[in-house]
Amino acid sequence: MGKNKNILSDKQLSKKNAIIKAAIEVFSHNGFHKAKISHIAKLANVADGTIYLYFNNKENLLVSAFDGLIEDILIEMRSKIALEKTALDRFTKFIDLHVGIFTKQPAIARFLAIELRQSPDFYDLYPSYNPLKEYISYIERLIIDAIKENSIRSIDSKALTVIIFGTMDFLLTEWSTKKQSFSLEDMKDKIVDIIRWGIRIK
Amino acid sequence: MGKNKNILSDKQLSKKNAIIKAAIEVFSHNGFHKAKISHIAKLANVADGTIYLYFNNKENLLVSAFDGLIEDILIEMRSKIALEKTALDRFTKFIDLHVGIFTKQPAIARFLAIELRQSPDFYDLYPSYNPLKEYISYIERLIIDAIKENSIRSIDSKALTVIIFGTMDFLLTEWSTKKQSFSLEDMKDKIVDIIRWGIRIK
Amino acid sequence: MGKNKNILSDKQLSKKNAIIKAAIEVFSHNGFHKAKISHIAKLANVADGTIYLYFNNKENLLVSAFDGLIEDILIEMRSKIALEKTALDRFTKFIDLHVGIFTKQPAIARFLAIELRQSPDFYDLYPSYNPLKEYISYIERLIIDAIKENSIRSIDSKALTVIIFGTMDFLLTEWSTKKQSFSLEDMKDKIVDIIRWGIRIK
Amino acid sequence: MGKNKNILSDKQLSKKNAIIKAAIEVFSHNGFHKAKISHIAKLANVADGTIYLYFNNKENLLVSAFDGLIEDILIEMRSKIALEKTALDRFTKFIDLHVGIFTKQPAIARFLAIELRQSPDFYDLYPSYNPLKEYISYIERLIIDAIKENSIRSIDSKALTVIIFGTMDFLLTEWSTKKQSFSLEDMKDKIVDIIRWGIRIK
DNA sequence: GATGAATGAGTTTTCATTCAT
DNA sequence: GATGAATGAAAACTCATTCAT
Repeated sequence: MGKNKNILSDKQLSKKNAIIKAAIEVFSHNGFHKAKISHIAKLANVADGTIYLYFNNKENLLVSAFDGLIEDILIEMRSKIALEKTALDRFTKFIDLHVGIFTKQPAIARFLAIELRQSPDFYDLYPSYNPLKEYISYIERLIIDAIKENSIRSIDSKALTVIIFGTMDFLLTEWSTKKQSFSLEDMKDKIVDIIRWGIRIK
Repeated sequence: MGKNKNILSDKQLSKKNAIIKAAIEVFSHNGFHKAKISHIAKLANVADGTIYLYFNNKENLLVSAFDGLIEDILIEMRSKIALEKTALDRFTKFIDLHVGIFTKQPAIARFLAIELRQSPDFYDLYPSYNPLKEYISYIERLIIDAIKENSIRSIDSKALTVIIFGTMDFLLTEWSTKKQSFSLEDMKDKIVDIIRWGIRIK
Repeated sequence: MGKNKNILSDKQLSKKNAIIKAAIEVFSHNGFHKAKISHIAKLANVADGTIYLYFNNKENLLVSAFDGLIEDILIEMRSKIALEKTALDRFTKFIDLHVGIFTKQPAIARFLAIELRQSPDFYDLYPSYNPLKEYISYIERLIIDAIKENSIRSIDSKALTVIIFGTMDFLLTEWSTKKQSFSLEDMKDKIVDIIRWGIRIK
Repeated sequence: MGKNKNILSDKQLSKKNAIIKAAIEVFSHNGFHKAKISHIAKLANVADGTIYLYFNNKENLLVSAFDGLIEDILIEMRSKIALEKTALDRFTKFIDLHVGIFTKQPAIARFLAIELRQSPDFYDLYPSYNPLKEYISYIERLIIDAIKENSIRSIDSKALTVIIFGTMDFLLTEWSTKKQSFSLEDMKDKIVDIIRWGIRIK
């Protein structure tokens, strides 16, 4: 929103969105390298060349699709999480939402968990930027708040962020690649329990 | 494991190993798609065509390289872990070794954390096989043992496996992509503390 | 010359001229193949599509631009040359004007000397027409007159035309490509001297 | 000859030459931009990709073809011209050879006169190098020698070079584009006469 | 078995041209 | 007439794979 230098008409915007939607679909199913621009174009009901009116190249289309996705997800999360009173509740809510979103949209889960990393030099191209940064730093802020609020003990926020994001990411990957063969909700609850109470005998 | 149909002479075996070694090197540095067979061949000091005497295709070379790697790592781990007496010690040792191995060989860390996933349809082609499966199931067995031994509480072993592997995987990815800018050892200790004791106020 | 089938209003004519002017500019700087219609349109302050209301295609635009240019140049030359009394003076004046025009407008020199030839099949498409024909035949007529007037000896007019045009053309090309590094005027005087007196020892 | 870093086998050399020959043929008939690599490959009886084993890209193929051509022509010229005793004879011989070579190989004449200039940024890419330089400086040296030998009067050698090369170049262009409709030999004699004696009445 | 020259399928991207508004 | 968004044909180039030597 407001990222484009040129103002786009409603019609153009919807065309751009159609392309992004198609791109996520195709990237999710085929991965970056096997995804063909012509396939995305067909799915979006536009000509191949039209894609290049809105995006500089294939790589840029992937990044744009990703950016829009993360932004949308964060907007949705922020508004829902804001309703929670305590930091711990917000943190718990975040995990619920994270799981919920991807349960409803497995293609997006797959896209974020796997295909995104297939972009050439994804990490090399964005060494400091790291496109997931915003999402990750959002997690860290929730953790810091919860510590301040004294609802979780004073642990290293970065360490917990790594645990939360890494666990979620891999959980999603497993669930995606195993064709949703297990209950994401169940698994989530068990994981939250472990992170909450630890593994030690009381 | 009877993987090779034909018995290979020592000379051939060393040639095959040279290719695998070169493949890991090149895949690690360039990723699957940007890695060139000719580059691997040059590094292994063989002709391009020779690679096809030992491997069916590029994909197969990746998988073979990966298999060999995981196997080597597990062999090393098993022998060292066997010396530990309790399951909990073995589990702790595993995490130490996991971090230690990748600290010493960042290229391999990068290979496993990132490049491996760039294989086209990696997960689709090997849905049941899942190349990480052996490694992951090794973790799960360690956990089950520790529970039996009553040194950790009776939690869902799959859930903890997801936490352990996911956290480790993401930690590695971050460390690799951020050019080893933070201490892996330090972070590991903090993470282990959280997983051991949980995040709740005592 | 009745080139345009439809009568154009003044407004349209100025629009057409603006396009031609922009076309010469862009063709001169980028050459035929690298010149973009959209660039010409922007420079002429019209929409891309508008160009196709006045010209059939890119090739046609080049030819039209060229035609206009040659016509303008010849009109200017004729009026100035008409003031000279003898054929030899007219001939000398022509060479002066030729050099003068391109000295003042190097982009046009470049256009005529180099870019014009980059049109696909320029010579195949217009075998008899030869777009330079008018300009060249003007030279030849000046020569024939000078011979009749007995101010130059009775030589083959076509041969001298080839010498004059070829020498001028190459001189221009050299001067254009060498970024005007030498004095066109100086060189012209030396060339005229040689053509006038020959190379033989007296 | 000896330009390539890697030594090529006879077989490879003949393949490379076949490609160059085909390239000159195709470039001559279609011009640089309309010439298709696939067409050149077909004519040379090799696969498209094979061309890229010997040349970096299309532009490079054009330049290589050109270089080889000029070199071959100069070698032939030098050996034949060396037999002439006086500088003036050598100079005259040069013009004879120049015309003779292109009379026998019109495609090459066309290539050098027209298509060569269609390479993108031909002059911009080789501002100082100017690939025709060697040929042109050869002409200039012949002229300087003739002046020293006192067989032509002491004129500006650069100016005469421009006249000779420019005239020859345009003569060739005319002859090529007009499908050899006039006698090159005849025209040459007339031109030489004019340059020798000048245009003035004795 | 080993070689590496040769192959040719495959895909992004450009941009002249069109046509609905 | 004018616009400019949309079109889609076209082609250079790469590189995994093959196979004659």
